[in-house]
Amino acid sequence: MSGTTNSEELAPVYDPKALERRIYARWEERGYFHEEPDPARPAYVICMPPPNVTGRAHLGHGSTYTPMDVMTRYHRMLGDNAVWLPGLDHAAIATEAVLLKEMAREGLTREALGRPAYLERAWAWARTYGGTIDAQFATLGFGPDWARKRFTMDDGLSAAVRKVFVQLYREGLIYRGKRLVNWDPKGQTTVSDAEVDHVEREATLWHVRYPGQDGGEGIVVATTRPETILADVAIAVHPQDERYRALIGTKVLVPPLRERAIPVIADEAVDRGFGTGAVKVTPAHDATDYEIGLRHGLPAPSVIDLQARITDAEIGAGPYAGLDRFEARSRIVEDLRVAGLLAAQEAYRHAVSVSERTGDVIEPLLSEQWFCRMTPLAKPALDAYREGRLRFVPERHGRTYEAWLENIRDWNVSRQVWWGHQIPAWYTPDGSIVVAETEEEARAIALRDHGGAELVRDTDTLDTWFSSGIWPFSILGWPQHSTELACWYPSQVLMTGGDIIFLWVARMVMLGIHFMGEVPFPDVFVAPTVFDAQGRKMSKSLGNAIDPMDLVERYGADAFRIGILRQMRIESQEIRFHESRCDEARKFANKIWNAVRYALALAEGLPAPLVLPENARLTIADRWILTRLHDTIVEFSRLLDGYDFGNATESIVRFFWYELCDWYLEATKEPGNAATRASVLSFALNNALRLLHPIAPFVSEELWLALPHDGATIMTATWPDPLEVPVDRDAAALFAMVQATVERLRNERAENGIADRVRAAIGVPAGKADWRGLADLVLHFAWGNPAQGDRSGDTPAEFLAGFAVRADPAAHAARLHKEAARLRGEVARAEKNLANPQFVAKAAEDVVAKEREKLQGYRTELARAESALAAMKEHR
RNA sequence: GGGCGGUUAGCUCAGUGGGAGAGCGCUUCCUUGACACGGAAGAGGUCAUAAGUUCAAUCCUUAUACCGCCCACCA
Repeated sequence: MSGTTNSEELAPVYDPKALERRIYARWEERGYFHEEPDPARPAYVICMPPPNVTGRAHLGHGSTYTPMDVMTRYHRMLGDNAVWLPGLDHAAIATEAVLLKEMAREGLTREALGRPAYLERAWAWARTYGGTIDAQFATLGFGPDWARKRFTMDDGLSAAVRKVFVQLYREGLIYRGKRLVNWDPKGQTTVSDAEVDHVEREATLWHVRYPGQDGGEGIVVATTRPETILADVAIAVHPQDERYRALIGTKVLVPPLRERAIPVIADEAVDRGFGTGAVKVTPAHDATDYEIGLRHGLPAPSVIDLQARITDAEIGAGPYAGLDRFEARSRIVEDLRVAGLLAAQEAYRHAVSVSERTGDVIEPLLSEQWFCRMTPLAKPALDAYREGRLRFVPERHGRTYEAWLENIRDWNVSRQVWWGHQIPAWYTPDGSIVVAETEEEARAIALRDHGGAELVRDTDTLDTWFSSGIWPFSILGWPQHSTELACWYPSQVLMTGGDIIFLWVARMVMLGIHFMGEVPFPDVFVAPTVFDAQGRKMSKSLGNAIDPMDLVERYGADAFRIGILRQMRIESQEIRFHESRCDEARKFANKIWNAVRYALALAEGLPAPLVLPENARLTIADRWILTRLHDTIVEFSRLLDGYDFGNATESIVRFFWYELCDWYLEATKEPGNAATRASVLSFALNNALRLLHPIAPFVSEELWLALPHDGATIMTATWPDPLEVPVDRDAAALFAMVQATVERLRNERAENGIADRVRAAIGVPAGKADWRGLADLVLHFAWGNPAQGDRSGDTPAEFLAGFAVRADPAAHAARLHKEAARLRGEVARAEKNLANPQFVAKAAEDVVAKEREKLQGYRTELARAESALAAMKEHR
């Protein structure tokens, strides 16, 4: 634990590649990521959103997973029982798509292979590719407790899924029924409402005439889906629509076949203003129509099958049977035209339902499926939000969460894919349903209730989001009463992208409250979506996708992390990702690398870690940087607590680079500051590196170990405590004055083109010996022939104001004129304000006082500038 | 159709009811005991537009325009 200084010298140039791999291996080897539940300490738990088994690291992980790593590392250093729980999702539809494609190349189908062989193959595939993303995460420096990694299809998690299903079924919250569902023909499965995208597309609105059965004109309806005409069971008009009142109750013939007659009915759901004001009713293929059908007791024949082809299995489809839905559409339109039944057609832009996963156009179909009743589950989830037990950052996501839950509909949970949790439901020969956690239990129930143990299992699997919905407790061993479950449920925050608030977050809240009695996390942090620099979505097809692994290769993981964190704005819904930010971050790492090299090379050597000289010996510069360190610790911690990663990163970079390096480190080169510099510099660097560690874990570790330090790794070093950093506001203000003076002198020097480096001695007024340090500091920073000035004054400010650069008089005068003009403007503004009785009467007292002070200051400065100008004239 | 966010320097974005900021880019200068992957100085903005509230508006309110996100069963 002694202050061992690394004897090896750091290389002059920071090379992340060499050190990141080595450091990560050591962390893992020594088990630093691992944590055991400890009720004695505050828990800090983050459940990692399990990436898909098919997944690869992408920039989205940068904005959602980096913050999780940051927060876990931060809280570990705070001394919390901090753990980041990793996992992997079986991603049913995505994985099955990959597998089927792979099998197709071998001429294989799922059915030909059979379920057991297929699942074996799927497992083998999952085992082979499931670890890829973990290695990528490690490359990014992510440190979850790998030993606790869970897969949604693990035995334990699968048992939990079955238990949840069975319990919900027995509580009447899961049921089986024939409903209109979203059928994805390409994926050959149903998908939930939340997995359907609405995409605006150009389409055609056809006006189709349905001739009257009595030989009359009949009625014209507008439709975008002529192929479903075949399954029409009625024409609906608004009950108050005068145009059609006479037709209500009559019958019209379904074109183009004209083999069936259907009634004209009245329903309030019809919008008189749209199209012709008459709508065809096709209950089996449209949600609105389904509702109308229910209200009027209409039949609901299907005319489209699971392959999205026209079928005559339930109703006559004439020559169209067997055609693909889109082919049937054009054929029917053509036949209508020929028959003179196409009254009109117009271009029409509308939203088409598309499967989020496969992109295929969703076919609403009537189908026997499993559903989860949502209203009873949504109520407590809404209450949790409204009562503040669940909070969103940024808050606006809470309002969309609320709106979604208020209008939630039952969740179709069964899928027709094979890769997933097979629904624990069995059917007796007479069709009775038996739901049980195991087959044995199911047989026992069947024997008891149905007089026989002959059972056939439901072939469907559960929606992937069903198993991830119970993730926060299933991974902790539920339903077993584990120590992990006791200590680590609920977790502290869920961090994710906005795209899965409904799919995942809301369901975790509902199921977490239902099964565990409390919300799974009090905070939900929603990261912005990452776009390219032009604001376009990153996609392979656009060719604008950036592989984070490439960025790590070029800039290092730390630079990637800093680069993306720095672009995160808490209220922003997007990040326009600029790779240049990673390059800057690499330069930043190089900068602090060299700052540490400088410290290590100090002739006097560095003392034991975190030991400061006695207070009286501290210089102005020391006091300033320590005060700034104190403030940075407070600010940085506060920003992290508020998930404001952009500003947090900004603040630590600013401190490190623009204050510690540009000013303090330079100040230590001034001889008057040499006595205390080693310990103060070591102290400041040590603290700043610890602040930096959560966001740039590798370089902070390497440099911290190179400096005097306590402990084996920065990962478990304590978080900087502002109370241990001495603060001296007066000294800090004095140093700020020195900075302002230096900046003024540098400006004068640059504008006068003075490049020579004459270091002048400067006198200090009698009795002001303690100003010697200020003068020396100014000279050190701004040496460039400072000679003029009165070198007097009663205050440091006046003394410093006397510094000037010996310059070309004309240039100096021009500068003074410019300065005087600016000051006159400020004086006028302040005077006008103060002369306004309304201002003095109504503005806050401190504002008025401050305004007077400012005015005073401006007047003093102006007077000085004017007298300087006058002096110049006299001089001539 | 409903809801929400954004509009500040060439670019990406902070910020505040009272003296417009950062980084990058640009111009100029500088190898000074860590760093040229560096240091210094500078130019550049009527804070989208209009009205209102206020002693005072880039900031609060309303409207408009443009950009974007989410939700939605008008066929």
